[in-house]
Amino acid sequence: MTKRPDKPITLADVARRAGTSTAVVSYVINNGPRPVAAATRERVLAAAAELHYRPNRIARALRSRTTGVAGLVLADASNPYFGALARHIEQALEKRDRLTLVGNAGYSADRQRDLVARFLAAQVDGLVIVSAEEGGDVAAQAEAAGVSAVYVHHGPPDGHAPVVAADNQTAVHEAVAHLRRHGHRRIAFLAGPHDAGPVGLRRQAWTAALTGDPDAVLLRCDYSRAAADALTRHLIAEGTMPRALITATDEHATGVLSGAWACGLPVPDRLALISLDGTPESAHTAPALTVTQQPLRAMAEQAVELLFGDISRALTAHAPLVIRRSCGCEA
Amino acid sequence: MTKRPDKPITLADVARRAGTSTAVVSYVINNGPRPVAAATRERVLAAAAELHYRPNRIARALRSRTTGVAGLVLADASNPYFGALARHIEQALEKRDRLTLVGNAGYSADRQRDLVARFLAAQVDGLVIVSAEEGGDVAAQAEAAGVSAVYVHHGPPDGHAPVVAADNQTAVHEAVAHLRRHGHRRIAFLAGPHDAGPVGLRRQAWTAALTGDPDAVLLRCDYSRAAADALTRHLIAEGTMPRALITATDEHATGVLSGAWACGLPVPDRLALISLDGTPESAHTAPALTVTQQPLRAMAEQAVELLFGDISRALTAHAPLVIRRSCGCEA
DNA sequence: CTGTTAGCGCATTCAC
DNA sequence: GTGAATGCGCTAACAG
Repeated sequence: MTKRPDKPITLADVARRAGTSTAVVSYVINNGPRPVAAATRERVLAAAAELHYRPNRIARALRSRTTGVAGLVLADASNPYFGALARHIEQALEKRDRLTLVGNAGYSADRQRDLVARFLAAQVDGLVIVSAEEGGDVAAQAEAAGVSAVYVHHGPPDGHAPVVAADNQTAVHEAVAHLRRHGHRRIAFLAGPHDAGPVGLRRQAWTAALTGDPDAVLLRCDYSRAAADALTRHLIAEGTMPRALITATDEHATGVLSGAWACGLPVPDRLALISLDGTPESAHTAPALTVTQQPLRAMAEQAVELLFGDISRALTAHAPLVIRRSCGCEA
Repeated sequence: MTKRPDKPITLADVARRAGTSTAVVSYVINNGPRPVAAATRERVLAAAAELHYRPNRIARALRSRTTGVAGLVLADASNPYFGALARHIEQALEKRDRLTLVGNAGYSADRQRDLVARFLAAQVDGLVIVSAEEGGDVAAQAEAAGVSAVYVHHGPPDGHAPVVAADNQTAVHEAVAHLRRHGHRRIAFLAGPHDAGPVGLRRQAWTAALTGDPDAVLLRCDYSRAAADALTRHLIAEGTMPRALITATDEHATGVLSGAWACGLPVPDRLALISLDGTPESAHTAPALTVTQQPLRAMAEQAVELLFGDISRALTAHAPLVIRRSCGCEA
C-alpha cells in the first residue's frame, strides 16, 4: 500500500463538502469580516476538520498583500552575541504571530544589500537588521519598497529608521569607574580593527573617560576569539600586557582569557578585565566575566514593537554593570 | 515633497512599457522556458531596469508551487553548537538559492510540531530539523504534506527521513583511549538528565568502552553551562570530583571549566577533560578544550544536499580528536 | 518567435 | 445571511 501524498485541500474543497460557497468558508476561517450563522459555521468547521484543511499562506499573502513573515538580517549567527539576539527576536516575532526569514550577511555591505533585496522580493512585512559596523542604509532600501525596518545594535549614522541599542557611553563609564575603584589608573581598551559602529562609540567613551591619562593604551584586533587570544599572547611575551583592560566585546574577552591562561598570567590577579556585551555565556567563563550587561530580550522586544506595534521611537537601553570575578572582586 | 511609496511594479507594467505581452517578459526574466528574440529581449530588459522591476516571489510561488524557501527548526539558536550548525545550514541553503525560515522549538515536542505546521502552511520546499532529543517524528508530518525533510544531529528512533549525524561511537572511543594514554583508569562521563538522542548514544559508547571499570562514575545534569558549573562546584566541595572526565557537550565542558576555576581546581593538572561536540569556541577556552570535532559545515552541506540534491543516503560523519590542552597534553 | 489566456488559492465586492 | 464573480502577480498551455 503506497501512501498517496495527499494533495492539498483548498477552500473550495471545504466549501463543497459543507455545501456552501468559498466565501462563507473564508468568513468562518478568519472570523470575519462578516458574520456567519451558527449552524453553517458548524458545518464548515466540521468539514474543514474532516478534510484536515490547512490554509495556504502563499495564496492568502498574494491576495491580502501581507505575508506574516519578517526578515532578520544578521552579521553572523555563530557569534553568541548575535545568536542570543536572534533567538530573542525570533521569539518576539512569534509572539506577534510572524514567521522569521533569516540570513547571515557576514560583515559585507554587498551581501547585506543583496539579502535585503531577496527578503523584499519575498514580500516580508518588516525587516530587523542586526548588523555590525559596515553596511549602508539598507533600511532606506526597504522603505523605498514600502516596508518598515528597524536596526538593532547598530544603525548607520545618517539613517532614518529607528535604532535599538544599548547606552554604550554610560556602560563604558561605569566600567572605567569600577576599575578605578579597584585602584587601577592605567586602563587599556581592546577595540575592533577600526572605529565604527557601537564599538567605535565605546572606544570614544573610553577616551573621554580617560582624560586623566593621555598615555592610556588602545589595543585593536579583529572581532574574534582567535585574534584576541593571539594578541594577548603576543603582549604577554613582549612584556607589555596592561594590568587593567576593558574589552569591547565578549568574544574579545573570551580570547583574552584563553591567551592569558595559556601564558600563565592569572586573571584577575595580574589582569583585571571587564567586557562590554554581557552575553549569557560571560557568566560561565574561567574566571566569570564582569560585564556591562545589555538587556538583549528587552531590546529584541522593543525592536519588533517598533515594527509592528504602537511605539515609534527607540529608547536606548541601559546596560548595568554585573560584577563577577574577572575585575578582581570576590563575587 | 512627500516621497510616494512607489507602488510595486508588476510584469504587466513592464510588458506595457516594452510593448510586448506579459508572457514574453516572464520568459526573459526567467531565461526560459522559451527563447526570445534578442531585440525584444533588450527592450524588455531596458523596460524592467527603468521601472526597477522586482519579481514578486509570492505570486511566483502560488503559480509554480515552489517557494524557494526552506524551513529550519532548531532547538535553541543561542546554544553555540546549534548556532554554528544553523549558520552553516543557512549558507548551504543560500548556495542552492533558497531562503531560510527559522524557528526555535526550545526543547518541547509540542512547539516543534507547531512550528513545522506553520512552516508547512508557508509552503516551504523542504525542512531541516536540528532537534535535541525530544520531539516526535515531525518529518512524517512533513512527508504527509509532500515536502521532504532531513534530520541533523538527531533523528527519532523509528523515523524514515534521513539523519545526518556524527559517529558518536568512534568519537567516544577515541576520547577514552586518549585519556587512557594519559594514564587515567577511572574516566567519568557527564551526560544529560536522561539517556536520549545523541547524548544517550555517547553515554552508551562510554559504558561499552569502560567494561574494564564497572565503577566508572556517571554524572548527569541539564544541558547548560550553569548546571555543569554548579555540579562541578558541588563535587569539588564534596571531594568526589573525578580526575578524568568526558563531557557530552561543549556547554557542559565550559561549565565544568568555570566551576573548576572558581574552586581553584587546576585543569588539566587535577582534572583531565575532553568534550564531544567540538564547536569553534572550544579552541579558545581557558584552558583550550581537547575535543572530538564534528564537521559541522560538511554535515550542513550534506543535509541540504539530501533535501535538494542528488544524494539520498546520509553518511555518518567522523569526528576526529583534536588535541589541545584540557586533556593534559602540552599542545 | 510572440501574443492571449486560464488559472494557482484565497479574500472580498457585488448582487441576491 | 449567503453565493457568484473578480483579481492579487505570475507561469505555462494554447494559439497564431
